[in-house]
Amino acid sequence: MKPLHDKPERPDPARRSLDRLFELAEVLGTMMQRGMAEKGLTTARARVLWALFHEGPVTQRALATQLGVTPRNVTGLLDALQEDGLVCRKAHPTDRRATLVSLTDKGRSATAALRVGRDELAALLFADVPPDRLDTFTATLGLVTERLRAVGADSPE
Amino acid sequence: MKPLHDKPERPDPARRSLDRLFELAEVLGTMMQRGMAEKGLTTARARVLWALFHEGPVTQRALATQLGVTPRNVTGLLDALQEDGLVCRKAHPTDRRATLVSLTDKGRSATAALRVGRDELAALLFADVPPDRLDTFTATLGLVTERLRAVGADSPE
DNA sequence: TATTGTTATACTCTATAACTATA
DNA sequence: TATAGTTATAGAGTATAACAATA
Repeated sequence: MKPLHDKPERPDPARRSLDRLFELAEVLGTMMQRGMAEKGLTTARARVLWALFHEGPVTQRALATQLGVTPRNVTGLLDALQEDGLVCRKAHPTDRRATLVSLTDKGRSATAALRVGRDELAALLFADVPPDRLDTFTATLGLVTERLRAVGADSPE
Repeated sequence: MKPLHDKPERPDPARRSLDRLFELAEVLGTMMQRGMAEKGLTTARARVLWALFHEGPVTQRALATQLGVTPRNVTGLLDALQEDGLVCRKAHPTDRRATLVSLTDKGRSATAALRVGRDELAALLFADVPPDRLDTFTATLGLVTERLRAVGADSPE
C-alpha cells in the first residue's frame, strides 16, 4: 500500500492499538491468576465472589445468568466455595425450589482483600500517568468497550 | 476521605481506569473466544498457531517456554492441531530427541485469517477515535504493560 | 547426568442432557 | 407445564510425576 522506503515496519495504528490491548489483557490475566492462586482462588470463583459482593444474596439461577454460565457450572463453583467457607446457601423464603446464596464473613473479607489488592495495583500502574492523560485513557477504554459490545450484539449468538 | 457531599459515587481515577481495563479484557476475551469457536479453534490452540506463525519451525520445548505452559500441555495442543491438519511435526535434523513443529498451508491460511479478522475488528473499534487520541491510548497501553511486567518480575514466581 | 517428548493421573472450568422437587 | 437445582457424562486446558530415547 505504502512505499516500502517509508518505515516498512510501521503497522496500521488501529492494528497496533488492538495488538497492544491483547498483549495487556494477556499479561493482566496471567498476573491476576497468579495473584489469586496465592489466595487459593481461581478466576471463575473470584467472579462468583465479586458478583455476590455487589449483588447481595441471589438465587443460583440469577447468578448463572449474570455470570453467563450454565446453572450446573454455578453448582460446582459454589460447592468449592462453600467447602472453603466463603459462601453459604440458605433456603429461599417463599420458593422452596430455589436457593439463596450469600457471602460468609470470611467470603466478604476475602473479596474486600481482592478489592484492596486491585487498588494497590492500580496505584502502581498509573502512578506515572498524568491525570488528564489518565482521564483520556479511561474514557477511551469505555468507548472501546461500548463499541465492542455493540459489535458483539450484531451477531446474535 | 473526601467530604460526602462531593460526588460520593466518584471513585479514585486509577481504580476506575483499572476496573474499566478489566471489564474490557473480559468482554474482549469472551468475544474472541466466540469468534474462534466458529472457526473450530480455542484460545490455547490459537496461541500455538500465532507463535508458529511468527517464530517459524520450533521445537516443542521452545514452544512450551514461549507459551508459558508445560511440555505436556504442548503435546496435547499439538495433537489436536495436527488432527485438524493445521500443524505438522518433523524430525529435528541433528537432535533425534527433538521434534520440529511448523504450520501446514492450511494452518498458515487459518492464522492469516485470524490476523485479518483482528484488523477488521480494530478498524471497527477505533473508527471514531481521533489519531492523536489513539496514539496516546496506544502509548499508555504500552506503558501500563511494561509497568505490569515490572511488577510481576518483582515477585519471582 | 541432563534433556526431549511422552504416558499416567488428577484437578478446574465448561457444556448438554436427564432427573427431582417444587411452582 | 415450566422452573430451580442436581446427578451423570464429556471435553478442553492445565499441572506434576514417572519413563523412554537420546544427548
